[in-house]
Amino acid sequence: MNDRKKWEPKPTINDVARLAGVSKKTVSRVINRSPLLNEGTREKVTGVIAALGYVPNPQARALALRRNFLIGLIFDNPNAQTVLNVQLGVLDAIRDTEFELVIRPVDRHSPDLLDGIRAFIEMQRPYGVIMLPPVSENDAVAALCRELDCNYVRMGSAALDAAPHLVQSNDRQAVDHAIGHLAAMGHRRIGFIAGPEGFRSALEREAGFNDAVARLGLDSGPDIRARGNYTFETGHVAGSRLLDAAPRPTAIFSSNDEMAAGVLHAARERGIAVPDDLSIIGFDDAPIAAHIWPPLSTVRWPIAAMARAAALKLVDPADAQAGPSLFMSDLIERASVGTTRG
Amino acid sequence: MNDRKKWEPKPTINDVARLAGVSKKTVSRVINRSPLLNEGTREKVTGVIAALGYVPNPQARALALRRNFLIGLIFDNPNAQTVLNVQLGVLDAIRDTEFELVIRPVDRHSPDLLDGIRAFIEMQRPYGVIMLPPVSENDAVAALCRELDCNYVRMGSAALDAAPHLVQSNDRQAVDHAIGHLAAMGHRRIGFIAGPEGFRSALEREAGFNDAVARLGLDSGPDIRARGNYTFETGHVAGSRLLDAAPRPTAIFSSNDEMAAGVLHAARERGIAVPDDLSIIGFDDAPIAAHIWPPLSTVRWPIAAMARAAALKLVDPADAQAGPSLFMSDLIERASVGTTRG
DNA sequence: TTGTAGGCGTTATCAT
DNA sequence: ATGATAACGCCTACAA
Repeated sequence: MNDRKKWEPKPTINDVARLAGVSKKTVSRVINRSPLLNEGTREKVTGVIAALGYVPNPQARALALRRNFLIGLIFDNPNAQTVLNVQLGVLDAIRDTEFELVIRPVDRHSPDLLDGIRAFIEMQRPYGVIMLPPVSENDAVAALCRELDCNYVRMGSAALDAAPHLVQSNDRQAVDHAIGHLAAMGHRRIGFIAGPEGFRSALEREAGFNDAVARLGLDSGPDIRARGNYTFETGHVAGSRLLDAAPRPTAIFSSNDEMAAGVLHAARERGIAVPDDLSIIGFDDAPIAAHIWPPLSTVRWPIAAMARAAALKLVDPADAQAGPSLFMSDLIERASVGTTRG
Repeated sequence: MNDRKKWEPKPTINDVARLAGVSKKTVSRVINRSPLLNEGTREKVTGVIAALGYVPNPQARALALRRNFLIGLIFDNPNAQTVLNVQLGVLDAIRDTEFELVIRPVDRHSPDLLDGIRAFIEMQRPYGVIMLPPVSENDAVAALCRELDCNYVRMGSAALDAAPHLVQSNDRQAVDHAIGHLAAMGHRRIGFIAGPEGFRSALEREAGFNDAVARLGLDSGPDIRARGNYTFETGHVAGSRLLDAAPRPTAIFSSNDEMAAGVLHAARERGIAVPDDLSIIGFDDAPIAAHIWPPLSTVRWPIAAMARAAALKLVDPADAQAGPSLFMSDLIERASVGTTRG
């Protein structure tokens, strides 16, 4: 495919123009798919490009266009698997294109969050940025992108933005459905571990729980509610509190899998058998869900597919206009859920 | 810090030159820290740069230098936490510089692995690339980097390359020490789960086990050896095999934490108590190690620090000459190891 | 120590 | 539909 030897310089647009007997600008038009081009000319140029193995130089394009072919991924999500899945999803969408993915972890609590993002965008002039929750829920960041004239897509679990800037999952409905599943197994007293305040996903998942409780007339009250921050440790603490209450819930829904693993940990410490004495459902379908014992029933969050869609929205203008992108989460049934007994 | 309004164009080197009353070239010399510069001139220019908030345009620099300010991270490691830790380590090293991190997952078994990397380097002309194991162990990729005149650093668990191109951990010695710890707790029959063939890290860790067995005269033979590919599932299978042997090992060392979690799973299925009836040690100190029950003793692999060092080697020429970078792994003691009984 | 002229490889403007 | 010329913002070679 590439039989040049070391350091023979790569062909430039000038070489193509000369060999094709046209001007640089015409070659440029071919590269950029200009509509006003004689078909014969186009084919001739295309042929020379192929023969030479010519590839336009992204740096030069970036300078002339004042816009880089970089997709920035802005995230502050603490979950490694989520972040990696998103990266792979984005890369899948831009495979074999001139685009590259650059990584920008941020701290959404830092006072210079906005300054950092501004510096990045002004300096690198990325083609666009994709934002992961929870930082994607920050409207100030989106406003900054608009101010800087930088294209962006936000991933989230609610209607955060207009359709061209949004890829959304339906967490609320998915949790409602999961709780319904527990109720169908006979559970009436179902504990709920919310995610951290300030996470929209946490809010949506809690809303789904509330919907189900109201709809099905399940037990309610402060004893069945706790909150964590999506980490194993906080899940452990929250689970301990719920399990030490009397009467104890027969099932617990955790707003993510890491915390659910913490609940399992708490149950084991107390000699509570899962699923015999306690059913648990998590959220995300992270790898840990399948790896703990017993394997955890969970709501699959199609984050990689969402990321792929977000990248396509950024890169393909037609795709951006194609309307809202809503991704459905579904329940994965494993071994951590059983019927109530007693 | 930045009080310009929307779309006032950013200052260029020309603006700086004009206001400072010098030529572009002089400004350029200031930017690039040229030694032959009158101190007064330098200060004057620096002052104007600060006053204007001037930042050199990376795209223009890339075009002129024929080299981008991108660090490529080439990896095919399946472990999300490892990959993310490496990313954060690299980003920590290049924070507040003009460098950016771009992500290149690859498939080391793909026939066009080299073509893909060649295309990336020729097209993007990154400042340098960092390679994670196991793809870092592929000498053909390193040779390609040299051929393309692209700086690179390999991360690995053995002396894969010359010092300027290598950041190394001492897996062999660390495993030897961990096995020694088990022996000190009275274990004589210690099972070993190797990593996948073709991983240098797997080879090194196995060598460390062999060293310890020979040194301490521990039990040996095929019944105490199994192999997995660093995933939970293969750890489960390998652990099952070891635990079904007679006599059964009183301790198992797994070449990574994921597989160790699989061993724990296998033990639980058989009613074997950990650590009472079986001690387990893993490798990596991945988050899962602290999250499973009982918390897993493991060898910490300082991968983020290694990544940081790799990035510094790439970015700072002085650092690259500073000699070999060897990182020590140490044993983290948690609750999965106990003394033998019976 | 500093400046001038020209080039890096592409796209934009405005002709023709 | 195509081309000449001038950007884009910086750096290198050479000159002063």
